[in-house]
Amino acid sequence: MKNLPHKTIERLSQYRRALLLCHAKGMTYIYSHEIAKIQHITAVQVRRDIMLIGYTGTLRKGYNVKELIDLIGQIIDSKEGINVCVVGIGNLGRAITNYFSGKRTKLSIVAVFDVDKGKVGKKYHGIECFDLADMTKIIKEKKIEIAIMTVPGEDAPMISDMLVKAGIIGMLNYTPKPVNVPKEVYLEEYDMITSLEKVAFFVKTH
Amino acid sequence: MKNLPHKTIERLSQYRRALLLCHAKGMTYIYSHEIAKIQHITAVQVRRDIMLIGYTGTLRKGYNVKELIDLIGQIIDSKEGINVCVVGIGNLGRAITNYFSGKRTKLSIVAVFDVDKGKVGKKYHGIECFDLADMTKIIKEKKIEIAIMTVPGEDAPMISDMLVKAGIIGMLNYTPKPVNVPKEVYLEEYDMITSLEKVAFFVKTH
DNA sequence: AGAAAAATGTTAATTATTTCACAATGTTAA
DNA sequence: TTAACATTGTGAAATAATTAACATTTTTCT
Repeated sequence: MKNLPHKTIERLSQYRRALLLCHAKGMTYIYSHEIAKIQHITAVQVRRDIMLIGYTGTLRKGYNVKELIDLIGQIIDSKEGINVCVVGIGNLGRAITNYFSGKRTKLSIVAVFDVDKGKVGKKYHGIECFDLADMTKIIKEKKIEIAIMTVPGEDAPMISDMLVKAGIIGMLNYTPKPVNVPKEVYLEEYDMITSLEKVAFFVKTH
Repeated sequence: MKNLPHKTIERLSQYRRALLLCHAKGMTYIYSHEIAKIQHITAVQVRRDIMLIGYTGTLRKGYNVKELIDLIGQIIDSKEGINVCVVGIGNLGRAITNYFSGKRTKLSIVAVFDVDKGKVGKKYHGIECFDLADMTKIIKEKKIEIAIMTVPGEDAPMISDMLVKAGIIGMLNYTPKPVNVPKEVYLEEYDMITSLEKVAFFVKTH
């Protein structure tokens, strides 16, 4: 159970998202091939992932939706809950803040930061915006462990350094500029241009 | 040259992004280990990717930045250029539109769509917003081949179907709801919650 | 000139991920 | 009751991606 493949973790998160919708619709059982269909993958892969987390379905009935949701939660959610901040409350920052609000109990956005004094003090989806200058203090006070960076690319390296010094242990970088963090900090970077270029490449090759 | 690995395509896009910055700074040559450092990968991987596209560096001098940028462009950009639209001009749609404007010559966002009549007719970063009801017509008129969906999750399946019927051949789905498209359409899905959950999981396991 | 150093290019090995193939077994229908 | 069917669970095979190892070459230094 301890050494789950990277890809399995990603998929578990996605399975849960899909399962929550199924649960909301009143489904109590689901087959591996139904999950597979939703996620555009194979049923074998779903079964294998579920096998890896030690859950067992019912033959000919599939998996109990509620039980599977709970088990995935036990695996991928941390017990205590994690506090998250968003740095840069432009369009992307607001999109993310909006998107998360009230979605997960174990991951909470507890602060947003910006340099713009016009934004400081305002609330975004119920979350207060603080001055970037106070970031270190607030991160410590609120015990924030993960930061989502949505600032302009040119500011990313400097802000990344500030975040690391403030004690962040995980970072999600949505700026177009890769940043360097010490190896103790888990970093995930995503660039929309790369995704679009990938789509543009692969539409032409089939 | 034709069967480049998926991952290599992604990295080439990222190398180009980094190389463009280096070029802007006046660098003419770059070593594989310098690119590797920026992208948080190994120098071997960089050299292998570059080998796969058939480029050859200069021993002890590294790669010519300008030449490499151009070659990557020849590989991953389509010759004629591709028109792209953004569907849903909320925070995320605006972030993407902003982000792209004037960045690439071969990929252009030529239209944005929304249901909100208050947005229709307005311009977002120079791109006109059209009524969702006219989407099919505009996609054909403007020869749009790729769509970026940034609508609320519940609208995603219906809009995805409309896009497919309108003749889209590539789709980037940023909604939290997976959609189904025929196999001729290349689909890429990305969910920020999955990324954040992944970070949350891996910060706890090292 | 010769040796040492620092790069690239590439084959081979390794590791990670996915898929195949099929045994096991509960369910349905005749 | 029995046969046909549909589904899970999983070892083994196949495929994909990364890394190691090293030959080669240019540059620099003595």
